[in-house]
Amino acid sequence: MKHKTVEYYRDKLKDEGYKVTPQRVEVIRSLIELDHPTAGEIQSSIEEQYPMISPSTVYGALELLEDIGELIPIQEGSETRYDLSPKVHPHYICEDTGKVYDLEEAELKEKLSDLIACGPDEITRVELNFYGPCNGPESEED
Amino acid sequence: MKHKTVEYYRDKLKDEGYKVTPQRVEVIRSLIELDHPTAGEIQSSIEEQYPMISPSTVYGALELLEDIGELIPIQEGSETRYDLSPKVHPHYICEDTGKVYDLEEAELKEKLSDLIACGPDEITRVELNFYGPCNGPESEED
DNA sequence: TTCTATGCAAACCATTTGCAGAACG
DNA sequence: CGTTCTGCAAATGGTTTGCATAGAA
Repeated sequence: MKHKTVEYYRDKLKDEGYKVTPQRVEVIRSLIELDHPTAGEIQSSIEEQYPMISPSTVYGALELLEDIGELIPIQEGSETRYDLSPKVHPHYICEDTGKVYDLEEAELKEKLSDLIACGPDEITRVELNFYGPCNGPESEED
Repeated sequence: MKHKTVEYYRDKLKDEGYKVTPQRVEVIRSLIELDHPTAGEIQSSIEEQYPMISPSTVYGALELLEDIGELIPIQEGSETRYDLSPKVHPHYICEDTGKVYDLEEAELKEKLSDLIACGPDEITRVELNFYGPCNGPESEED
């Protein structure tokens, strides 16, 4: 899973009219280095070098990246992990550790055929959720 | 989407060695009547008839139903909605209202072909997550 | 200089926990 | 009757908010 460079994100921020601050750059760097980190992990990682970065700044940067279509949030239990990727793809999430694995196409097929064969010893749960406006599916409105 | 009866769940609880309390029955009744409710909605619904039921009791009953394989949690934003169903199935979730729709097979195929055709005007996000132990996929352990 | 971003501190809120008393089997 | 369940009340913890100050362009 190759990531884009920090430079790419700097330019993208600039292009979209947002300021390129050191904090935002650090958040991006953490997202590249940290394998599906939580907001807290990102903050801790940055604090190793920078004296203090506030949660609101971290969350703000994450929301910004989401808005410009470069970040995908993954709800893992009670906290959110973040995936620096513009495109949707399936995940395998460890229920014990919360670790997130990106699934490649071949692995996806494998997982699906496991399920279809009704022999998923490993897979304990599957989520397939589509998001959109209420009028999307067939409007069983309330 | 036909639900099982309250009686079914009473028996199941008994069979599994759990006590059938009025509170648990009320939670089950709410789950049947309330279309993917949150814990809070369940509590409010019960309080209309019963004087007071504590959050811990509601959460306890929900966890119990999950444990015996009769309830599926759906993370919707910051809160959890619950689906009284033993089998995994895809959902369509409204991003504005949080309303959850169960997708039937035909609708699933439709959604998928929309995506493949690269013309998803309605679908803004998709999640496909498999859960299991860390040794499941290809063990990129930490 | 000007407008946006940051840091702080407090608020939020769904969910969890500990424990004494209640009640199912 | 004994073990399990309930209700209370307080704590937890990730995330959000309001506002004064700092800093990017």
